Amino acid sequence: MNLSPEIEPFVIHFGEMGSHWGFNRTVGQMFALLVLSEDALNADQLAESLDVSRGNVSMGLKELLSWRLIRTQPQPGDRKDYFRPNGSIWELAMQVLSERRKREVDPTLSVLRSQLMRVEDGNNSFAHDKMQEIHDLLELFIGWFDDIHRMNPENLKTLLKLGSGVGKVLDMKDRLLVKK
Amino acid sequence: MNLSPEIEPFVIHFGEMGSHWGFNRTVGQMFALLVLSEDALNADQLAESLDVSRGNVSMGLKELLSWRLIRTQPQPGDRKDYFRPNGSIWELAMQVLSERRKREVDPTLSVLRSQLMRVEDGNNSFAHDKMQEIHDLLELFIGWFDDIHRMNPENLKTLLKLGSGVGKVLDMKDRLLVKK
DNA sequence: TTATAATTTCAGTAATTTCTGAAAATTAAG
DNA sequence: CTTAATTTTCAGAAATTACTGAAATTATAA
Repeated sequence: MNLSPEIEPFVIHFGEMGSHWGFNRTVGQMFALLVLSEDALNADQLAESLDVSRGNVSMGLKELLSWRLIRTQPQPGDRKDYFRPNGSIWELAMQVLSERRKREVDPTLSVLRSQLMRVEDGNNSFAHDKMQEIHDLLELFIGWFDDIHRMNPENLKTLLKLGSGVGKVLDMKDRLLVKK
Repeated sequence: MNLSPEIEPFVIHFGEMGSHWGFNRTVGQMFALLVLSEDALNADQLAESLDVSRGNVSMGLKELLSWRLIRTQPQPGDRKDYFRPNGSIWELAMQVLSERRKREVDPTLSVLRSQLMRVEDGNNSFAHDKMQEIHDLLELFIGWFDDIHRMNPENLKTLLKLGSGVGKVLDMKDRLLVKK
């Protein structure tokens, strides 16, 4: 690997973490490198910097594009494709979260739905009830996430900072409303 | 695999999803099966039901215990260890989230911190700024999560249901306070 | 067109992860 | 203690996933 000591540890770490976030080591490293690079990079530069094959980079780029985490940026006077992160750190984080939701939570919900449909199964079995509980929790979560996702970043950040403080605000609201 | 058709699809699915949640197929299936089982199960029952080796089950149990997702429950008149989920669906979900935070977010933060410390690196480089941004976002997230985590489930559920509605409540609060 | 540059594909190989099953260790009863 | 039941460990095998590099494809310029 051929990276400055300033960024190498993070790029390597992100490669290792990659699997947790749903992609492999190379894809994780590519993404980290692109995020930390001021200028857009082409496939050869990525392969050279990370010391992996050209083919591997090509597959990784496809993957990152399918996650909408990067986009191409044409460079005047160069026919190569150049790639950059597709938005701010905040937007990228949001994008990872919604992509994971789509790839992990949605399929689980769909399995649960079809199981809960099956009338034959004793509808009040313990297992049925548990699946219903998981189903309801996932739906609650998805509804919340969709909702949150539409908020503008500034309000959302404020909300994050508040943390459980919202609880207090909600209490206050109730008290104020009761008094009319 | 030797399971009732009522639960088999979910157990299989949860095994496949397992890797996304940080464990392997067998561990995922074991967990799903334990959650859907009214009675506690011993290692032999798990191996038999899921059609995997005894050794594999032993390793899986260790893993689930380390995640604090299951616990043993002594059965009178049987020296075997019996296992059950360690809490309600809600508690288990919370447990997965905080364990993942500990295993995934914390190490990333620690790498970022040590990189941001290094004074030699041009402190205002593009990469430095980006790492700072990621660092700050992760800290914000962790603070929020810790905070949220301490709330009681009922309030938390209310909050989830509200979704972006909190935004409106916050606005209202401001308006009410300004008016005094 | 034709030549050249750039990218993608994919069969084969390498690396990693998971799983088995028998042996070792542990626990508890007699 | 001794014995039997239970659990854990771990070397090797199996399964899965990732990677390479050369050939095929696509895109661009001359």
